[in-house]
Amino acid sequence: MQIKNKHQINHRISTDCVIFGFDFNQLRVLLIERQPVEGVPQMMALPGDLIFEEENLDMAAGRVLKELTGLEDIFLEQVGAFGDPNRVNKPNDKKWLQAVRQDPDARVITVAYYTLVNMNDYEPQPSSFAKSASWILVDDITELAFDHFEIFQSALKKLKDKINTQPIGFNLLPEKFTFSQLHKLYESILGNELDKRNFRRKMLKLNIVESLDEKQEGVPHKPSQYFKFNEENYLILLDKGFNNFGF
Amino acid sequence: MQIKNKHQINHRISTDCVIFGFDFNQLRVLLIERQPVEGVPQMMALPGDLIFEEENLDMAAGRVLKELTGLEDIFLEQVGAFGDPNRVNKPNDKKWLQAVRQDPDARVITVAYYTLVNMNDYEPQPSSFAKSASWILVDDITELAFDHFEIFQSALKKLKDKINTQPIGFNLLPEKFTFSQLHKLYESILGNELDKRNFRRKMLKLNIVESLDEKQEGVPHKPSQYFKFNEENYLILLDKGFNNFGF
DNA sequence: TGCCTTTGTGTCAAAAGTACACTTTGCGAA
DNA sequence: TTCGCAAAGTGTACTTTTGACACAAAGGCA
Repeated sequence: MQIKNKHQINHRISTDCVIFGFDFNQLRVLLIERQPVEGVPQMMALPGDLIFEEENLDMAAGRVLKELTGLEDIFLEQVGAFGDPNRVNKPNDKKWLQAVRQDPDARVITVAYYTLVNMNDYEPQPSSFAKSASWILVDDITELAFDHFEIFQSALKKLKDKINTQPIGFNLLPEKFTFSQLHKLYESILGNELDKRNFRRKMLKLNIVESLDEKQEGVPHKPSQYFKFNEENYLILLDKGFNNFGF
Repeated sequence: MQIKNKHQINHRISTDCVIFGFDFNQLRVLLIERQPVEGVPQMMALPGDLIFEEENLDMAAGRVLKELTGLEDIFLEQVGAFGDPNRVNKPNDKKWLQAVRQDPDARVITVAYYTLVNMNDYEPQPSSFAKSASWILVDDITELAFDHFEIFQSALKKLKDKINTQPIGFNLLPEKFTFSQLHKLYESILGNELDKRNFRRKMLKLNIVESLDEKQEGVPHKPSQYFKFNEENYLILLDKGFNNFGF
């Protein structure tokens, strides 16, 4: 193929995933360490990979998620496309690409996705694109490789917006959970405190959680009732969302 | 450059724009007719173009918008990336690409944007990528080239969501406008009726419109007061948005 | 038995939402 | 000149939602 004019430029497409998890106390993101390269300080990055020829974008993101976590068929939502020509401008990122990629100067556009998973369902696996993976507290993420910090921030903002229009938690919590855990989850996504009684009242009105006949055991305080999501109502609400500017 | 493995596939990146306008009565989208090709029935499409090497994604979308409408420096928001390998599967789309593109089988990923413009500010220009352009009623759009219909639907959904969290109208209406026009605008975006008195009350409480000392003239009914946006408050609200699930 | 920790619950006042109908203004036609 | 038409503009009563706030109950442990 011949490059005839400036329209005819080709690009690589990659996908990066912001995988959120919840440890019952704080929100975390699954980050990887890139393959080590001599002379390049280690830096954390979002898991991601170039997409294959026969894949669509969603499939590529699903593959990255599966390879890293083993999880399949779960909620994955697009954050957007990121693709500055100067996306790779940190010297260490350049060095890393030169060591690892065959065509280190090729322009790359990445399509980012985010997802919410239950941290306890599996152990992160090292994979073809990651030396190791670990759950990092959202509040501790200050710098990432390439433009991944910007992507992470967009994903977090999307998650915060989502909480106002859709139920959240189904994928982040185990099957049975306590109201405090749900409460904590909302607080850690939003980053501020929520009144306990008001939270409970609002949540119950949504009709998506229901009480089980089971209590916590062995805790040195009043044991909490367990709850589960009512999947049917949850899905209905996911679908129609809840408006409230209110027209 | 050599293609060594399936990761190394290159793609074309294009951008497509969903340009919304408002004719004081209904919502419209600026669509183009593709360059005519012998044997391919005309079909409308979103304006768009392949991106240039030195451009980032936002710049490319801005360029398409400017070339078509002359408008610059206005709100453009990303809808997302679309890129099925089978994106181009209608026979007429294939024929068209074969006639027009040098490499008609190259896989194309498109990054879509939407924007809101005041229809009266300019005349759409034919341009390098469009034989002609015209404003089509949102309700009349039933079929578009490639996957543009899907893109259009995503953009419209984004616009509807936006209306619940941010003020809308600044770019869609002229500098002075009547309350009914604003009201109609909201109704045509949302696709349903809104109570006149309640709409006015809510809108006024936002504090983003203010009454001018000027009335409509020459209308065969009670003349309407003109209003304008209070740009300062509008921008503040744009920035912080309004939540209302209410945590 | 007393202490510590977390759960779980109710009320009241303020704000917001919803539903609803009649008067006003200006033009134009009879 | 007056009558009719069409759209503008305005208020109220009722219901629902929000937001602020404090204390008793349960269970482990020392």
